[in-house]
Amino acid sequence: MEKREFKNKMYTELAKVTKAMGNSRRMEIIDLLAQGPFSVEKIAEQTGLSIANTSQHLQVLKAARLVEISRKGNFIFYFLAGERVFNAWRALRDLGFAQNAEAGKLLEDFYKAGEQPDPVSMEDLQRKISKKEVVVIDVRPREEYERGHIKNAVSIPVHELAKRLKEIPEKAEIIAYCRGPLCVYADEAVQLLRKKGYNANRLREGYPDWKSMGFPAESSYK
Amino acid sequence: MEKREFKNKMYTELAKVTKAMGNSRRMEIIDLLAQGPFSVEKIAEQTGLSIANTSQHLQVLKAARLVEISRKGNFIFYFLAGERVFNAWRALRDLGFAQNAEAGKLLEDFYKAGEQPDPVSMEDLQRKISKKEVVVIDVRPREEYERGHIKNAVSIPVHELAKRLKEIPEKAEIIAYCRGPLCVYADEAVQLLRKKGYNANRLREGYPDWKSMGFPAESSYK
DNA sequence: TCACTAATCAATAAATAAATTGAATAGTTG
DNA sequence: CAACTATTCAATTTATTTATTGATTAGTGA
Repeated sequence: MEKREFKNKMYTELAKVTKAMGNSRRMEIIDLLAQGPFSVEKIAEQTGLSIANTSQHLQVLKAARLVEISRKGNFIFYFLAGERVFNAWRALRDLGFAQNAEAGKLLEDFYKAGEQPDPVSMEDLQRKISKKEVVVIDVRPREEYERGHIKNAVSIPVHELAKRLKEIPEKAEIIAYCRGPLCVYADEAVQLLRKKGYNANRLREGYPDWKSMGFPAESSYK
Repeated sequence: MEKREFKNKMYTELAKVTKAMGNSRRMEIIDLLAQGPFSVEKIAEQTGLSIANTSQHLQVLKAARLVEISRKGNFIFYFLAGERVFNAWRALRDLGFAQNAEAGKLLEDFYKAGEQPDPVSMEDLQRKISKKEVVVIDVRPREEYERGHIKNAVSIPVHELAKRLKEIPEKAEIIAYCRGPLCVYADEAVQLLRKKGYNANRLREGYPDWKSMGFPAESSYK
């Protein structure tokens, strides 16, 4: 094969994978699937898309081998095809935050709207944990917590938080986390906790980032 | 701003950056610009595109803030807007090699066509260098070598190689490298060297990967 | 086996992207 | 300032992508 032909073919193949990621709906799906497997129905519900549209986007991701499926009863569960998929998503996400002024501003504005100080970084949280200075709460749905969570974190899904405030020590510093930097559960939790007088803050990133960086994690399953 | 609205806007902004990368021509341009600044003319020449087409692709990359420009005399030089751009390109490239069977096969076939054993990894090369077991040659155009190269590598642009064989010690192991895993200069060099009886092989990755991984590099400029 | 359910497919309309051509522009140099 | 040069722009054609609608399929469980 000639040099130019090789290059054309190769870059075309690489672009196929990138194109499959290069759509706002599919980026949101990938971000969601970083938590673990979800059925088409759940994905549609979480993203606000129609079932048919969700299915078509999933076909695109599957054709690009970015996701795989497994059937359980009547449902088909989709999940990311490997760690590289999350790594690429994260590289693109961080590139977006850094290069795209609009994206960076959206994020800052959103954090500011909750009148929060800057979210804590993963390194900060790790330091706080090793000094036993904090209580870490996982505000994602219980199922996602059970699949994997930050070591010693407590599961309090965000919609249960108001009823379970008594479980939270009043003097401790509270760090809430959820799915990722774009997940708003942690913001909602922090807002409520601060209104009740707690010293609360969010982790900037989410569980998949924590795990991917090699920080201590654990799962409820064997 | 409402939760859904925030997410829609945010993923749309992130997708813009990804879409800008998600095109075979623009991926090739980014791969090229990882070597340093190039004029529009040079980029067109290297990629085989028309000037106008090249310019339009560069406008897309510039609008997405993936590249920046600087003027020198009559020429406008384009360069990558930061290390994150290369990181994202690398993540996508490696994702492609791993997930896209066609891309993986193209690459393997291309290496095999030169009847080479497996290319050496960056870690392998680093070990060989520290044991002083190898002669490392940089077969890119001289200008790219001067901007930055693997420490102690010798510059022998691939088209000069045939005339400069006498400079290469016959008993040493030779490792040639160029721009990246898709750059074929190193393959051409290895093919020629092996035909002449040398023990030669290529580095799988290229100089930008080497530098990005923090391995020892140096530049001819101050 | 038959009804049921989750998911996919097919067809369409609307929107967006790519390459080509030729004209226009902004700087530079004599 | 005028000629020149590298690059960009504008207009066009062709191709690709997206969301919607409604029909269809594959598998489950009574």
